[in-house]
Amino acid sequence: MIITLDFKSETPIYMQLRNAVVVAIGKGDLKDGEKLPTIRQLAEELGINAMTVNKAYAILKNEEFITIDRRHGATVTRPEGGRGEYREKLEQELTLVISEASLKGVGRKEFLDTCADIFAELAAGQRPIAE
Amino acid sequence: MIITLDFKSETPIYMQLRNAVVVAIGKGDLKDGEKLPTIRQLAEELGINAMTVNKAYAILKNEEFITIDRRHGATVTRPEGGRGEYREKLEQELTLVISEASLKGVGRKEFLDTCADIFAELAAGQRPIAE
DNA sequence: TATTTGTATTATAATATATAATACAAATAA
DNA sequence: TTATTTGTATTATATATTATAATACAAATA
Repeated sequence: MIITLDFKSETPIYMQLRNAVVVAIGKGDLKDGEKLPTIRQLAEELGINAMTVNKAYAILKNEEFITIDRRHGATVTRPEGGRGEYREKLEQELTLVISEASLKGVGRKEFLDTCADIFAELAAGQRPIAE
Repeated sequence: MIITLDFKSETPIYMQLRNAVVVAIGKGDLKDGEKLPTIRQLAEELGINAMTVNKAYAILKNEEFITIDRRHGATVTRPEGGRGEYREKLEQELTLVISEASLKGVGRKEFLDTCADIFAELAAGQRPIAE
């Protein structure tokens, strides 16, 4: 798993790691059922403390993006519940992002096209690549 | 200006305030050229420290969402530059949001429709209301 | 039995956040 | 002029967050 951390960022490391895993699943770099590295392995690989990785894993587990079994480590899963709460959070988040975008000169069409492009990019990663 | 803060939130107060102003401009509750309350006024109104308001204003000023003139206070403005850097930031942000949405079961069509709805809602606030 | 796992605890340090009390020059109003 | 208000800056203090470090433990595995 290729994860790059920005130690100068104001985003905490554990949150960067959590975000990177979510995007990796979204992009298909991590498939459903696939195992993630153990906490200690990933900590060593990234050069950070194990408890920082643990915090990221705990969040992902709570969000149902992964399940954690002792000895088997963490496994990618499809979240089941909590769609209603998520929709509310999503709309608030999008209202902020779209307000910013509008003011920065990114109009409706450009924004929607960008979203569509990203969806296409993510969908491409979910399919096996034709060879 | 009606701003509600959540003191239990993990989002810092100064960032909540910054976000609220951006959304208020996006929604048209704050028009271009309109004056914001003075730092001390807003601090008292919200029951928070003046330096916390100052920090939010400083960020908004740096992002060109407002200009600050001594004595005239803060004024809403249209940001001019920095579109290229912003686009890059936007795409990273959207990749994360869309990854999350996909995994949470919010598909392409639902997502794009939601965005379109929010754009429509914001655009409505930019027009004078027919009476 | 020995090792590895996730998890938990405790301690420490650095940074971020928020408040408080001032102070200052510039602009405004009296 | 004088007095007030403005944004801005500084200093101090307290709390919370973040990250690391060193352990420890039960459960699972080899």
